[in-house]
Amino acid sequence: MSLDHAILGFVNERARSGYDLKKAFDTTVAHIWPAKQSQIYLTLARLNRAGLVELRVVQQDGKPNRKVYHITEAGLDELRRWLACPLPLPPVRDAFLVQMTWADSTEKHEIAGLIDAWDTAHRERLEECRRFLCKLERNPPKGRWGRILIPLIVEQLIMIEETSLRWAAAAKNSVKAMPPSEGDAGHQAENET
Amino acid sequence: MSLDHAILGFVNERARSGYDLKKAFDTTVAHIWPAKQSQIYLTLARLNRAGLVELRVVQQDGKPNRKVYHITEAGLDELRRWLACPLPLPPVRDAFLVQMTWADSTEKHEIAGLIDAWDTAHRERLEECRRFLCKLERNPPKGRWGRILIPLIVEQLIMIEETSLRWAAAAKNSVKAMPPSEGDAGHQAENET
DNA sequence: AACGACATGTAAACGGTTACATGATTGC
DNA sequence: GCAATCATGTAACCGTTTACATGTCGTT
Repeated sequence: MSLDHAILGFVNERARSGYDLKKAFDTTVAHIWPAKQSQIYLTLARLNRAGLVELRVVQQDGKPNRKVYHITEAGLDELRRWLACPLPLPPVRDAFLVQMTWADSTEKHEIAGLIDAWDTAHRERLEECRRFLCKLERNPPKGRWGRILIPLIVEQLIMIEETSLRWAAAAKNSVKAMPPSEGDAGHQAENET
Repeated sequence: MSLDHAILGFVNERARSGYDLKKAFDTTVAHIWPAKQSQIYLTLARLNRAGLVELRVVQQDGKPNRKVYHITEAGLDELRRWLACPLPLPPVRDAFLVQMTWADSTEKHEIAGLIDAWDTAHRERLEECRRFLCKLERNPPKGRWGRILIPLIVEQLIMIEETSLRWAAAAKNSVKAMPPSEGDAGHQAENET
């Protein structure tokens, strides 16, 4: 239940509403733990029932009232406890690799197409990460550890995206070196006269 | 719904029972798409209702009867259709990186501990992948594409694990270079006199 | 008049995990 | 006697996604 702890971390930084949290997620940890608005509200309600956060309603005029959540003693304890224990690695579950596994049921040009699409998707993700790293450099996170670890996290994402792109290049070559499938006539031609 | 298509791929290779499929998953695609026994049976029943697979019951004596599933025309069409269309990248969702994000709520030795544990977990995963690659070399997958793409898939996993280990080494150094947290006395000593 | 920002939620569905249930045969 | 292999399933739960619902204010 990491969403719980991601939220506890945010409300520990400072008291926030569900709306604030959604924005905080989208602008910071969306790369490593995306969260939908609905799930944030649901989780906030559950954390409140569990006594890990408390809320006070802030009246506003012209705007809807805000429910501002702050962390409790119990919540901080729970956050610290969680922060101290190593978690199992998340399982790899990548449909693209499943598609590669069953490539014998398709044709060469379609395999090449899948790899191309995968490559451009990762290229876009890499650019996103690089943009985010620049943003971090322009206004660095506060906190002794945050200032060094948060950029490090993004660098990990970048390293992995770069690895994915290197792999895609190798895979493209391997596919290009293979003779075309039977049903493939007219598709493999694009690059040769 | 990639489990559906992973299963369609397997029953397209050859007719299999739920029990066979579980073994096939565990010995081949478990690295890229793990599946529990219960979910395989559930999915098989659904694929059957949808007309993508059919079954015949194979009587056995001394052993429980087998329900052997084979792919239908519609199933093969669906598999081929799926194999032709690029899928969105799976979202990254790594609790360890969330822990790094909130490192300011812990102490130095605990951060170091988390990174160490993460490092050894990835080291084990890397070894697993390498063992699997050796197994593939000793008896290579059949199929024009399988023979080259399945080892390539495992090489991707290996490359990414190696990248993770390089990152862990860098992260350990960054953490070591930082002064200890207040509550940290007596923990940071292990390596210096 | 339409759209985006502000702000809160609910309901249904989906994919996956955990745990339970049964029962014969084979090998240590 | 106990565990593993063979073989099938169900039920409850959990985290996530998608879609729906409401309403004001300020800007274009």
